Amino acid sequence: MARRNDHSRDEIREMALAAAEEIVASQGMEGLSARRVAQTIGYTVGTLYHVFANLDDLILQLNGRTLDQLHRHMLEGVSPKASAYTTLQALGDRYLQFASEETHRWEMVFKHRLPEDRKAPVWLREKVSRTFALVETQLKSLAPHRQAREITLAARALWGGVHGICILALTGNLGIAGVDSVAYLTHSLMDNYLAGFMASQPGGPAPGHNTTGETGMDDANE
Amino acid sequence: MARRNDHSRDEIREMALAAAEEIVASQGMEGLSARRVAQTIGYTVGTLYHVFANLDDLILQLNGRTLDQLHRHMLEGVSPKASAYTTLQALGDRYLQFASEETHRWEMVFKHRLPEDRKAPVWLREKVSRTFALVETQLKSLAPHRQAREITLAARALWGGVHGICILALTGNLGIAGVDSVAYLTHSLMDNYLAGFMASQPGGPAPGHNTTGETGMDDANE
DNA sequence: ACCTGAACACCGTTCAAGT
DNA sequence: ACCTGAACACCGTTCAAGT
Repeated sequence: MARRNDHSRDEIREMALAAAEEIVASQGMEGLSARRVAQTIGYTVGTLYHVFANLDDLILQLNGRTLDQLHRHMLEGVSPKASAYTTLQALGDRYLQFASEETHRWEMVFKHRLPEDRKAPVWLREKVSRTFALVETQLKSLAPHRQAREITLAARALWGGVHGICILALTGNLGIAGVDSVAYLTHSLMDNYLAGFMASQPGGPAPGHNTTGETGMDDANE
Repeated sequence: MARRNDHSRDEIREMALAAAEEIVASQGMEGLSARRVAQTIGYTVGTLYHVFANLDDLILQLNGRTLDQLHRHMLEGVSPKASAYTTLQALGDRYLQFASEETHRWEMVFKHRLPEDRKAPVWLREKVSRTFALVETQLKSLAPHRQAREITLAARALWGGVHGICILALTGNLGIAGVDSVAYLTHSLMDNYLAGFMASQPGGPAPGHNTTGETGMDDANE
């Protein structure tokens, strides 16, 4: 047939990504195949391989888009006037909200594996760490006396934790159902972690004692 | 050929599971296929379908084995004389150790999806919750004044958190390498979470109202 | 230059037919 | 009764050949 110049290379690329996005969103990553994408956009499989190196390449692009949307979604949840503590909770809530609304696409970001330990490209890993940077910023203003290294590690521990609750819950491995229950768990994790983080001595691995029993997080802004 | 009665049904089943285990351990779940398992044990694909309902069935059995081994591995790390706090740390370390040594098999437990929201069988979900029960027991002895419901939720939040750090780290999404770094993060999470959990008032800021008056929670302790 | 269509080496799953 | 082998409907990927 050779439907020449019906669409430019970039247009085909865009159509393919949009089609793949739709397929994953509605049927999960198991429903995604090169042939199905090609069929959806009205081209042959061969054409897809002129635009993408292979299916993994297409998936990486897709995951990049998803991470962009996740990042935007999280940013939309923070207001500049809010305290660091409130902002952290909001970030957690928005993360959970995105994960529960866009479960299939969010899942693919963390489930997709490159063959034989080929690692993800830098531009994609940067989109992931951008999310952690959001948390780091808030932790820094919450605990200005802490060293940069401690902040970085705390952000990873805290956000890894939130991620773990989300993924176990959304895949049915926590024995709970409903976003509210998951939100209760992420709040519990964040509240208690932050309480411990604020009370403990900088640099010391030992958990400190909080004799008041009141965490008093709310007035710890900027 | 019809190599009748070379092996019993149970023997074939065992051989198939062992072969599949080996394949997943060395090449990850992407390397697993019915045809490859059949070839490894010297039978035809058809035979596999006389012993397992389908490939998902085989994978579920495999995941059951992995969860058994994980549970055993965690139990081996606790000594009855140790404090609840020490025991919790040990459980976390053993969990991480198993995940980092048996990454492919551990990953498959949480990555495998049944088609179209068919949910995992009860016997498998029980193997998962058994792990949480281990954590619950220690949390209970650490905070005897807490209600059973709080303990249950805390165990899920804490263990979900540990799981999240492990999975992000082992899939290269935390930007760190080496088991030691991951251990530092899980320790940080557990230390700070437990510190916050111990210091805060029981029955804290729980969202969600119960208008029915029916708590449905088993406060019948023992 | 752009796109096709057929080919290759794989899949999961089924089932009539052989021993 | 037990197992095979071929079949069906799919895969990802490549590439000579058409327009």
